[in-house]
Amino acid sequence: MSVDMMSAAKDLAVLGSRLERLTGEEADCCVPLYRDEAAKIARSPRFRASAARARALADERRLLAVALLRRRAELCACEIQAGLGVTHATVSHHMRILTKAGVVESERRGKWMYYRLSDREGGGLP
Amino acid sequence: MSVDMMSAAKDLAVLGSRLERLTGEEADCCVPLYRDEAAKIARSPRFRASAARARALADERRLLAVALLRRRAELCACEIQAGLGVTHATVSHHMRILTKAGVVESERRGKWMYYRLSDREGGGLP
DNA sequence: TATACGTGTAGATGTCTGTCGACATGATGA
DNA sequence: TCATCATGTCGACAGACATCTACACGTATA
Repeated sequence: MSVDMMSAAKDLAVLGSRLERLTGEEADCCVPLYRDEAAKIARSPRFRASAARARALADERRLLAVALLRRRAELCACEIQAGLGVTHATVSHHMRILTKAGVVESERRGKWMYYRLSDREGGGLP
Repeated sequence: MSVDMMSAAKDLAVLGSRLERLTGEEADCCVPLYRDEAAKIARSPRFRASAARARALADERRLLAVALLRRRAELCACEIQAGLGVTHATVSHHMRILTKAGVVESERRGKWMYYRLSDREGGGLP
């Protein structure tokens, strides 16, 4: 067992006794209770989808693109580029992330690529 | 005028003519239309608050902490530490971000620091 | 009051990601 | 078919951020 693992095991034991004092329970270790519950949540598909969506909306420019789409229903890539003030490469990068997260949908018409909010993007943000 | 600025001005002009062809309008440049609209949105307090909240929820561990708080109503720092499986320093760091974004509230009782969801955190995530 | 304890803070570090320039791709039109 | 155009993709780089260790600060308890 490495030094790191010994240190981690010790930390875990300390945390366990702390939680025992807090809850007043005599359980061998309360840590697994919280850890397992958290792990179960983290594995759920719904949580994973929420995490992906939250990560996609974390960037201010992507959030701005979504806000613009809420007002216009449909925008082509160059219009979004004009709004965000970045290169088309960056626009493509951001819209790809939003698309993969299920926030927006895209459709190609001729040379132009149009983006709109996904159906289930009803509420939430300005 | 630097090379970069000349390049940027040229890009802007290209984008403007592109948008003219798209919209069929004869405006000197359509770019300011989208840019100004986007800038107006980006300045609004509501957008800024949404951006801060989105950024706070972007990290998977913070989202997990929020999910745990939705089930327990109130958790102390060490319980969150057990759930997330990180050091207490990292927990403190994350909870500070969530607090500043208005997602959670904190209250100190003796040695223990308790966290709960902010009042207006009714819906949204699992 | 001295010690143990729970938590916040500061600095260092490794990883992630937003951004750009350059090139590739698919569509339109002469 | 070749040129032009709108957009996607790739590689590189700088800045942001998550995480840790070490230390500081308040609180409770002997």
